[in-house]
Amino acid sequence: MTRVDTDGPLTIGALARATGTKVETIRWYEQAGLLPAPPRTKGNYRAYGGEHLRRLGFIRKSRALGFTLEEVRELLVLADQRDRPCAMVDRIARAHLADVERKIADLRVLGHELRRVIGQCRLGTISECRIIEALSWTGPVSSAVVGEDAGSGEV
Amino acid sequence: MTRVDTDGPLTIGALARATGTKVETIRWYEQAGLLPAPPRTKGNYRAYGGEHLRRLGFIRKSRALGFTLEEVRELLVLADQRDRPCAMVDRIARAHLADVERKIADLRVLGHELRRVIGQCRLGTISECRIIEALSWTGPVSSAVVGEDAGSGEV
DNA sequence: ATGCACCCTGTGGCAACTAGAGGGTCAAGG
DNA sequence: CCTTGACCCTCTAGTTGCCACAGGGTGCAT
Repeated sequence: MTRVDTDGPLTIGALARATGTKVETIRWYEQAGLLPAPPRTKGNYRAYGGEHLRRLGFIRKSRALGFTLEEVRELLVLADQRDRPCAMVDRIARAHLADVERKIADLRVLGHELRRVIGQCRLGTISECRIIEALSWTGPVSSAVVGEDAGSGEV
Repeated sequence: MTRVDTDGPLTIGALARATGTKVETIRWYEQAGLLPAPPRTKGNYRAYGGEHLRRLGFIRKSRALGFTLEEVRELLVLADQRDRPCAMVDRIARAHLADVERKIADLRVLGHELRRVIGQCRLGTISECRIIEALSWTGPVSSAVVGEDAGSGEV
């Protein structure tokens, strides 16, 4: 499908430029087991091929879509099993979408709360400041605001 | 205005329960300079008073509204200068709101992209999977998707 | 031969905590 | 008096996803 191998081996810097990744990040992906360790030149430089370019591209695009590295790892494993059903891929993507939507909802609540608080500021002195007042102590923080770890009151 | 000091000193655990914070988190706030180090009992236990309770409450509420610790630090300093204008407080809150709104926008773009990608999945085998395909290499990752570090192409 | 850009490994740092090891303290019960 | 168990102490390391050195080695051009 894709012919990139014609370029010959890439140094880590060239790969970095080609994918818009920092060199350290590439090395870190290798260390984290996401990008396979490439062969080395006689001078011990990493020599990447088209396969690495594609794989790193996959990783970067997935990350840009907000998948965690753990999810990317799963997706990479799946992407290699080309003759198996892709229901699992669909599941991961949908779970991630749900996550994104939950975050949006949380941030919206936050935004409303902030706007409410800001709207009350009369720009007087701090002792009359409604923002400071709104932030002040009113009992255990209601988890309704954060949305994380909601529901359980156990300590 | 508020009378909480009547309860006498609190142990760190009691303070934790009262504010819905983990004990380790409280110690960490102290270490980070957000919560002043309280006096100790003869057995070297931290003994908190109403002032600490209020201050920790302020911190938790600010955090719940998504302020970073750095912002909380600024807000705390400001909250203590009760006779100065609160324009600065307003500025911090507005900046934070702008941040929240930017994050929402980014996540929305992400969500659209994900829905698009997911919508193409025919649940066949992975070799035909449109999700995997969509994630595959198409050149340097467009920063339009992420919204962070947009604009500059310098390396 | 010498400069410079690039590469190597290894370590430490960022936010904002969380979890654990390995101990000390305190109040109650037997 | 002694033990039990819940609590507290400090210190360290881990989490996620990288970024930024330090202190070297390599490759190529001049």
